[in-house]
Amino acid sequence: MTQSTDFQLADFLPYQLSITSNAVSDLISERYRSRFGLKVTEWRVMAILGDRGSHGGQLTQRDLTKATVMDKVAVNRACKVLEERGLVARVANESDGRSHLLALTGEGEAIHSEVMPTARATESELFDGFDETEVASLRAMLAKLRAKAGSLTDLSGR
Amino acid sequence: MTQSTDFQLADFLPYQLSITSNAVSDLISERYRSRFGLKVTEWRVMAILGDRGSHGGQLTQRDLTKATVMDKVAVNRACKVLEERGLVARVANESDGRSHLLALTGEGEAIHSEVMPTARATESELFDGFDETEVASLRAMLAKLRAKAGSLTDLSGR
DNA sequence: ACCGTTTAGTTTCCTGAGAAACCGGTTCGC
DNA sequence: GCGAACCGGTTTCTCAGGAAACTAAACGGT
Repeated sequence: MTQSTDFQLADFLPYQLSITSNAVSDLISERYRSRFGLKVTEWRVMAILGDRGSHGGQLTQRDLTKATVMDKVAVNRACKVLEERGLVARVANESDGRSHLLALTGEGEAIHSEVMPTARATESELFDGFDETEVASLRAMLAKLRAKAGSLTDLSGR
Repeated sequence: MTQSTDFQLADFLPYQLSITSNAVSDLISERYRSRFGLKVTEWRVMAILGDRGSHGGQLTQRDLTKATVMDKVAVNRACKVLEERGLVARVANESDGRSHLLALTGEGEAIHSEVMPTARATESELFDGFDETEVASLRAMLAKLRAKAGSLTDLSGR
């Protein structure tokens, strides 16, 4: 009677990927919200600024959209909030009057150096019990998938 | 000068998971939207109904929220749309006046049997080039992660 | 049988993310 | 130089998703 192809949603990998990513995101965003009052978008921007910014480079919003894979609107909003909280400073860009250069303030640096270790700690908690090779292959697969999804989207997208 | 712990957002696994999941979701939702006019939520409901429903069981919305890991509001909206399109039918539940029993209509079955193979095809396209053991370990890791994230959320969440 | 509690479903409200329109400022071709 | 196309950033609008409030039906104890 069951001549249907017996499709099981629970086995569908994109579905598993989605619900897993959601579960992880929920955990992380809740932690950063409760401890630092930061949203994921804001946290991502700080992560980039804290890493690259400390190497001497000030970044534009455009740089940040590339680095975070977020919409430029999302980046703009995150920067605005962070600026209002005094965690990042914008200075006029000498070489381009349209944009500003962003960098963490002292206070921003302070929070950054507190947030990032807890991010790593959460990552460790999550991957506790995974061995090195597993994690390495997970990274590789995610990268491959991203590339594949991107190229397939481009094909049908135009 | 760089005494910062050099946190790289790009290496952060939850971040990789998130952007990969987004890329995959975007591809899939775009395909089902353009080919069948279905949203992901609607498609998930149909997938469950098509699978379980064909085995004789009619399901309530409550069953569907469990099976799809979606909010009950999302399930309700999806069901409403599907009913209006004539793809699912609601019949009163004899044993509980609050709920309805849902099942695919003939037309729903038809679409279902067309959609599901293309879902599988997309899955195959995405995982083209991955070998069996890789995929198996990916499934296992996603399941483990989900469990871990869930338990960690519960701990801090109450 | 009756009242308080729980549960399935629905409606309403709010938040987050992206699309599109918009506003200077810049760059390129003439 | 000057106008056109382009680009970074901002504002506005739309939509999906989730939280909370609400309705109606069921259950549980008395």
